[in-house]
Amino acid sequence: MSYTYEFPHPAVTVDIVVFTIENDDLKVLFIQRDQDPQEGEWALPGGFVDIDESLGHAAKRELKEETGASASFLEQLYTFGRPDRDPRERIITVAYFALIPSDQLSIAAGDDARDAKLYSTNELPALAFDHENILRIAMHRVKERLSDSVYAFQMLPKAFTMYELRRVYELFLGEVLDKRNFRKKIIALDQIEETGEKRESVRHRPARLYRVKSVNRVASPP
Amino acid sequence: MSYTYEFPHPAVTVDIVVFTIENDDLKVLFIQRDQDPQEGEWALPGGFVDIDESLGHAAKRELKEETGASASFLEQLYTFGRPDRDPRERIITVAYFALIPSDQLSIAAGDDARDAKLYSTNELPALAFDHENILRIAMHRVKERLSDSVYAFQMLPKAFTMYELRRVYELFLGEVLDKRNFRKKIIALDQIEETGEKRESVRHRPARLYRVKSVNRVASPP
DNA sequence: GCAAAAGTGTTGCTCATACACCCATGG
DNA sequence: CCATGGGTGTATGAGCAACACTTTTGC
Repeated sequence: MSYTYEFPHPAVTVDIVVFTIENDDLKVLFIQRDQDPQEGEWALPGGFVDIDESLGHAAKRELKEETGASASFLEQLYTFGRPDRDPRERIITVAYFALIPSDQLSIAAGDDARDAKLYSTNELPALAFDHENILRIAMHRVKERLSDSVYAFQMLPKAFTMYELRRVYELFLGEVLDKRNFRKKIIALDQIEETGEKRESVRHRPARLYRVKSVNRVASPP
Repeated sequence: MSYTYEFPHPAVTVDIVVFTIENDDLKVLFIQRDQDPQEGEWALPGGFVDIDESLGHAAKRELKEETGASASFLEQLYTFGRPDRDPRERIITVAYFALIPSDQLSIAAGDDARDAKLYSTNELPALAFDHENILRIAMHRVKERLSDSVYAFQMLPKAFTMYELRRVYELFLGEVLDKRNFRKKIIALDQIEETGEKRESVRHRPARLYRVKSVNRVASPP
């Protein structure tokens, strides 16, 4: 089967930057390519958009197929289209990013991927194509988002402590935040509430657990 | 001549939202379509991306070809890709927006366009495809940009008064701003300077003219 | 008892807002 | 002389940053 057009058409792909926090470290999900070009190199999960699916759908599907991960919320990041960004043919890629709690990330390399794993943002492998650039821009975008809303809870389990929430901010922003001021700011945003439970069995005073208020579960720019 | 691929490829277009201020009114540039589908309808200028040009280049080229307008600065807005957004075939469009001073806008319908003209955002024609949605999102983005930098001078001539600058904000934000506070805020941003000249021959006290400091001429997110 | 994180308030500063009057010019 | 926008300063309140000590648990 083949498809013919009167004018040349670029291929369109999606790439997804999945951020998660594991072992108190900010990590990103990559796959090891199983095919040329750049076979064996690490790259962002992604792939071709099917002709009758939406861009967001393609992003979720490719992420699932290649890594086993499910993203409930994706934000479109930017569209990269330099003519020379892929050696095969003209490929325009629509990049997305997601924040996923590590306890909801079940990773299993699939389709087109020899392997799939998380890398710390402090110890990145060499990346295929322009994916290092895409990642840089994604981190920048997340920083922006954090500064004007409670956005970080997407990376946390349903119940989380103030400390855990604060760590998300600290890892993205790359600076330490004052415990008291942080708590005040978050409470003022009025988007989370106490569960009444505490995080027990730790070798220090147990911390209160919080959850997202149900009103604030959805978010979808623009 | 025809082009054949193993898998179906979507077409990729760019669409450009050009904002300008004319007669103290916020306007957007539209073309009247000269071809099916939606012949005769008004639409955002735009068209197919050539196979070997960048997305930004395509946006500038299409804008020039269809309307005669030149944009020195474009920002990528968002990529729209619903499978049913165009009846012809699957078309994914990368939307851009530009702010252009009306004295630098020379409009002349070209290529694929029966007519090209500015419409006030208060009196929009019916628009083809999903262009009304694109426009709405573009206005939202410009509002965001205005609130954290001097961005508005892109819509003004090289020399402009505080009043003119303030009107740009007022027209986008849809509210009146305090003259004194506005001046203070803009001066604090330290991005413009007095030219030493005044806007003469007006039937009131002449206003000082300002220009953008040369350091601040460029801007290019992300 | 000690290590380790949880939890809590106050103060000063900066920034945004609200607000009213005289000035320079053209007609 | 009048209509029109140009230009100026101050006072108040909100929000943010800086800062240290006591509490609760596991080991």
